[in-house]
Amino acid sequence: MALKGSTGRVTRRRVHTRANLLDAAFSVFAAKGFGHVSIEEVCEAAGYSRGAFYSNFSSLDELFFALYRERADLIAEQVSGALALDGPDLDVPAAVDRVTDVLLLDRDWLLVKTDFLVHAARDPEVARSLLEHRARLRRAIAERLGRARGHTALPAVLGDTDGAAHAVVAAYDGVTTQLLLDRDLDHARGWLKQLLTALLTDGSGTLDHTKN
Amino acid sequence: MALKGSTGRVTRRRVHTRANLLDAAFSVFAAKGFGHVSIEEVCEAAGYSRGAFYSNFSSLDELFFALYRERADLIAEQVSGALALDGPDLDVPAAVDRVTDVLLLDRDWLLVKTDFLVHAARDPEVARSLLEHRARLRRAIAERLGRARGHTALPAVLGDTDGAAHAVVAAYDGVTTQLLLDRDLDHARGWLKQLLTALLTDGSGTLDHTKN
DNA sequence: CCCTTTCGATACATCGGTGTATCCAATACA
DNA sequence: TGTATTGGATACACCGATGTATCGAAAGGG
Repeated sequence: MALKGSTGRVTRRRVHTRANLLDAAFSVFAAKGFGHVSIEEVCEAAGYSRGAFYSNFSSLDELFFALYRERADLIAEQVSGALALDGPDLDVPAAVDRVTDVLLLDRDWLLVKTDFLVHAARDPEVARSLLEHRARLRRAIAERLGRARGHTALPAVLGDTDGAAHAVVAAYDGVTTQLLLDRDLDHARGWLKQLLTALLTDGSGTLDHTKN
Repeated sequence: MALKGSTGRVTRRRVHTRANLLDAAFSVFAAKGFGHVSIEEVCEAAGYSRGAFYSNFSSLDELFFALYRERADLIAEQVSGALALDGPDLDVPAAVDRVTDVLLLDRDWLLVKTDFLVHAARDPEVARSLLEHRARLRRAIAERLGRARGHTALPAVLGDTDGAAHAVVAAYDGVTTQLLLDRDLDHARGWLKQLLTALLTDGSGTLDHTKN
């Protein structure tokens, strides 16, 4: 029973161990999956005792949530960065390349992310939070896609930029699923690229799917 | 320690309780998620004691696998059926309607399915099995789509029918993810329909995405 | 209808994880 | 540098779940 009372006099070792716990937890969660992980395992992996844990978190769920939030924000930042790289106008194919590279980088992250999805699917509160996060990302994409209209016209089938953003996210989720199973990162990346370019530019480039 | 020795003299009560255990397990898994479920919970839900469990399965994993396989085969059958409904030729829009109805019916199934995905993602053996299952489904779709060529020409961007089948599965996976979070079945179904028709017919129909 | 085999319930020993309470050490601030 | 305060380790009591061994009951075969 602690968790840094409202009046925090000190902190420095604390943030350090908290970070260590989060890092260790990430590895452990990725390896075993949330739900097959005990507090003790996390502590052991981090080199702390359970006392340290309870001093920083009140439950595994809390830690899991914090962990997800941290990493998700980081990724979102990277994506936004990749989207903003060219000037005021957007070069769609180039942006697709950059975003794709960022998105599919880390298998461990995909595992944790999916664990979190499945967790959120059963907890409306968490689901809300995750939905908002996804909505923010979609808005960023849509806003960015808006600046490309005129140059590279979006195919009409997708509706407005918001519809396109929706489709982009769906494509990403779909590719993620396959990647989790076949572990073929290069293939997934290539495929996502083609899928996105196919969705966002008007019909050029053929899909390669030679796998499984 | 039993599990029906190689020489099975009898069975009838057995199949019954086994089925009951599987059914109960389905509910429990859907509600809590594999990994947060104990053997006892399953037994209690089914109205049996742990003795019955160990007489039919040797571990929770085994039961989970059996459960998944059972339901997945059932769904695959339904999909195949929906695809085969019209004559030798395929009416794409109609087929999309039917398949969409079948696929997104049961939220509980989506939950269990995703749990299984996440489980498979960490176990190469299970992953192989799941990949094969997906490949079979894709082949059925591709084969069926082949019979539509000429009538409704597939957009070139998707490549051959196999590429199209890949895209169909990805779209389904993507929509599933969103549905798990927002629980809006009607919306998901409509969206999947539009997404699929957009993918499989040459540009008509606009995407509606007014949600979250 | 009896008798053999199988199924499933009960009882038991055990283990691993949880949460709390207590204590020592490290650290900020004067 | 001294000291008040916080952070984390250790020890403890407590389940809850696991797996096994044993036993009674049900069901199929003759």
